[in-house]
Amino acid sequence: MTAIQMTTDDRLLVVIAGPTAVGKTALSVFLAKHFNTEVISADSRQFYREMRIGTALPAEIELAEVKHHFIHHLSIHEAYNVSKFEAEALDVIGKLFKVHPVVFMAGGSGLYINAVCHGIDILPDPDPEIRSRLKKILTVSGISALQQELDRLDPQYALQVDRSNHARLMRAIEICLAAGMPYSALRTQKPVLRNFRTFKVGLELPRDLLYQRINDRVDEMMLAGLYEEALGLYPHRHLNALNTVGYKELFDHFEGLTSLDYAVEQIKVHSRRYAKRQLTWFKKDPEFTWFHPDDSDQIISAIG
RNA sequence: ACGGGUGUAGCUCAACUGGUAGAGUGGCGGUCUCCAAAACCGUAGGCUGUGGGUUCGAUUCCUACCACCCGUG
Repeated sequence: MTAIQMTTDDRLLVVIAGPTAVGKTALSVFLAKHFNTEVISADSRQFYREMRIGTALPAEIELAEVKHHFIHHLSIHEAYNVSKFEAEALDVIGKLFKVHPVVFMAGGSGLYINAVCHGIDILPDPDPEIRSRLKKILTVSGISALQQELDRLDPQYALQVDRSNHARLMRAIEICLAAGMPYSALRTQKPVLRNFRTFKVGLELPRDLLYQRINDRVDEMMLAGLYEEALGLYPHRHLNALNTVGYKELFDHFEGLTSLDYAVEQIKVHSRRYAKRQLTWFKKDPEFTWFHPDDSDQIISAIG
């Protein structure tokens, strides 16, 4: 490839994002080969080494062709979160920029991508002890108890949260308790400047085609042995990592709650909805330039 | 072929003794600062199988036809 001056301004992180099954992996492998560089994965479920088939991991060949980071670097038993990913990814990206002017980051986890591109406020990590306490309050006294607690601890944030979302309420309360100050005092939401540029590639397909690909891929996963993989992970079904499309539906089947056909159908439905949520997230980000996943030539010239 | 049953939103089903149709689910749209493939919110869909009849009024009653299901042959 052409020689590029390695000044800070020339360092470019190319983000490849889009809904599940749109073709992020294939494209990022192709582009990484073309630019002779490596790929950072921003996929919160491909982190876990115990989950393979259900997370549509890049194929062996693809992994052999291009070096990937943050794939299978965790066990489902480990606690992980965005800020850890932010720190670790920035570290790896920094090292890669010493050798490569262009680095790719591919994945579908919008929050994780944002954290790498623009940072995330420094907040207390999730605290299992506080969480189980809050969960108990929710079960015993209902969501209004959480709402009142947040009203008391952080009246300002209490006005803007989604009050019917217990997960948000609990997180906010958790922060207040762990930090000893209101969440809103810590929540700057100020983008952090990075020492590299970013170019965000959004991949999109017509909805019916995307859904067809999702449905087909679920069938392929089943043929590839998703059932057996999920069965093996069934004893660990309560771990957060396994609160994942493709596994939880099969767990329901193992519990005798649903038929296998229904479980597979639900995997498809949930994957489609997930894809929609991803699209909603990425579409809102004006930094994205949208392409068809086959438009590699256009994408290459856009990267420059 | 005969007897019985069912036909209501894309799907599964509701609607007291007739007062002109609702839920769940899916679809569509959105929210999002740390368990995020998570969690949550909002919406649009129906000449109630078809044609007659009774009635002020029919998803509801009568009738014919059509479709499907079960049983007997």
